[in-house]
Amino acid sequence: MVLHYSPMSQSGLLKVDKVPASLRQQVLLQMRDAIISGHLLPGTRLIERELTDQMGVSRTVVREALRQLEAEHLVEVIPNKGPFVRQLSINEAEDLYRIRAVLHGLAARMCAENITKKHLEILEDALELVIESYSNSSERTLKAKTHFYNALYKGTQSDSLKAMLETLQARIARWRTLGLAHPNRSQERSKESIINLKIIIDAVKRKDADQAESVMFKEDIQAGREVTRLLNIEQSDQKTN
Amino acid sequence: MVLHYSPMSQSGLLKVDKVPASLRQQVLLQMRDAIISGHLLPGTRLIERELTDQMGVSRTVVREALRQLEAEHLVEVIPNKGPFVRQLSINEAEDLYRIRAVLHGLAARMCAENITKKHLEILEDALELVIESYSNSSERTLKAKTHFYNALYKGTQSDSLKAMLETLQARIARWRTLGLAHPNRSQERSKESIINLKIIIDAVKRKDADQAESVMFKEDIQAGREVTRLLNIEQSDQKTN
DNA sequence: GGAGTGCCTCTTGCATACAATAAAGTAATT
DNA sequence: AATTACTTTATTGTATGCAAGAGGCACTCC
Repeated sequence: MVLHYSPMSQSGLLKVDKVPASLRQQVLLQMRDAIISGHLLPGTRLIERELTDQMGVSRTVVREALRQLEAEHLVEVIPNKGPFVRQLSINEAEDLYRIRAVLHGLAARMCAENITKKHLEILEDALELVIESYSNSSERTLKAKTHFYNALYKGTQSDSLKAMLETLQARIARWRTLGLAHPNRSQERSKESIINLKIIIDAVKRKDADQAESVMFKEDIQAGREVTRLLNIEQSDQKTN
Repeated sequence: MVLHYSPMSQSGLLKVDKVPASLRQQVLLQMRDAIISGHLLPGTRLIERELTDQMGVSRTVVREALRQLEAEHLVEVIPNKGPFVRQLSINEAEDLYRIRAVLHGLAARMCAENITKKHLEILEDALELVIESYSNSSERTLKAKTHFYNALYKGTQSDSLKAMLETLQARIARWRTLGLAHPNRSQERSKESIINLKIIIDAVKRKDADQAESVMFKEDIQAGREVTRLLNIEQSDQKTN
């Protein structure tokens, strides 16, 4: 199970299997994924013993992963009580969408400034996938959009911004699925969204940083509005039940 | 050392001392502080054994704190080698200052929208302290400005934004001290900075969100420029040595 | 019957012990 | 003298063990 980087691999030949990440890393990824994907629902209590049994690792490893997820705001640890999958209020969702809007605006701007030919192509391909996905399941749309955003982040050439946006997206992942899968989702939004993304890419291509930023910002604000609209419907539905 | 909340304390009598934070929390705070304040310089290797000895706690506690600091991007952990205080490139500094600019812009806007009378007063007092501090040491200025920013964050009424900005500030703390303490620091910047902050508060008071945001943004961009200017001087100085 | 009290169990908080890796030094061979 | 293989040591990665806190349950006492 132990792998080494071959010292002769400068040529790219003789590449070795990726070294398996440390247990901690694997556990971290797995748990983060379980939260993002909704396999672990918000509010769920995370009992260390159960996690260790399930994953076959020691408590140490699990606990360290939990600390990291806590710092990412994906889990909340109540002293002497333990960790829970973090549950967010509507207010928090609104705030996070606003934050995402300004950061995405900056990302679009930096893309326009810095993007390379190669990354632009990837971004354009990603847009195609998004457009296709809209006629498919909302799950596919979510994936395609995520892929598009990631391409955008890469294009900024800023690891800091990329990392920040990734953790931010993780935090609002549950709402993003809601926004795309909700039965009351507005059809208008979908069309609008695609148009916006097209404009953004066009602006990036023309190196029009101002437009890229402002349209990306607007797109996100509208996405946020849509989600809060749906959340409010949810809530009033629950009251009438 | 074990404390209980008295069941008879409805009256507020018999209040009990605040329970001391968990060891982990204490260690986390202490280490974060050591990094932010520069007591632990960037690039320093953090050997777990040394940390445990120094703080008189077990490795478990130290390691969990390190994981959290890793998630905050304050330390970098090299697999099988261990943690180091993260060292940032000039490019990264520029990116982080741009990110801070848009987030501070949003913060100023949200302050204008949401601030309460009480918080506004705190903010105004904080500005006074900043103005006074400029005739004092750069250390005091840093503290006063940090205090001002914290008041701003409180005023937004958004815990998410507040938390994000606080960790961001921690990341650039080293450069902030540089920006304020550098012998080549421009005098103009100091004056400009104060003027900007005054305008921002005024805008917040008038609930002029647009102006609050744009001036705050501009202020931060200029602060960023100043720091990168100084960093470049540093670098060319080192080359000529 | 109900409020309170003590006990019991489950879980976390913290510490220690053991295994694996990396790096540096050392000796042996050419 | 240089290179290689081996040994040693310092440090991280992982597992386990022990103590302390929280919550539930039954029992007691009124």
